[in-house]
Amino acid sequence: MSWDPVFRFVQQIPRGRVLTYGALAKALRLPGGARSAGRAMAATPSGKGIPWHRVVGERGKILIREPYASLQRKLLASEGIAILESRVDLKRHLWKPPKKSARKHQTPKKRIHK
DNA sequence: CATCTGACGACCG
DNA sequence: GCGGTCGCCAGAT
Repeated sequence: MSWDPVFRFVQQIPRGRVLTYGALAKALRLPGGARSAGRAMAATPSGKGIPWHRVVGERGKILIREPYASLQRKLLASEGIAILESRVDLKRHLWKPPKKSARKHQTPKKRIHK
């Protein structure tokens, strides 16, 4: 399984925003759902600038186990993302992907009349 | 080939 | 809100 599309997608999450595994799976239509998103993140190559820490569980919960959980909290905090009651404040930081953000160049679609 | 194991999430008690 | 079960599915044992 190639998780490349997932990595590219995650890479587009803006600084200071987060996404849930479920939303990620849904946006990319991953077979297997959220759990697939989780597997993809588990396979995240390090050193490629992929902001894996911006992916959290439903309702903002950090699901990865220690010692990475601490790192994730730290990284999130460094982006100004608040963590309340051990979970990210989704109300404030949830990112809503355009629909399919993995585009190389946006479709102009500037035709004003049809 | 049989089982177990998850960076999930919906459901239920 | 928390813990247990279940569906899901690719890898590891």
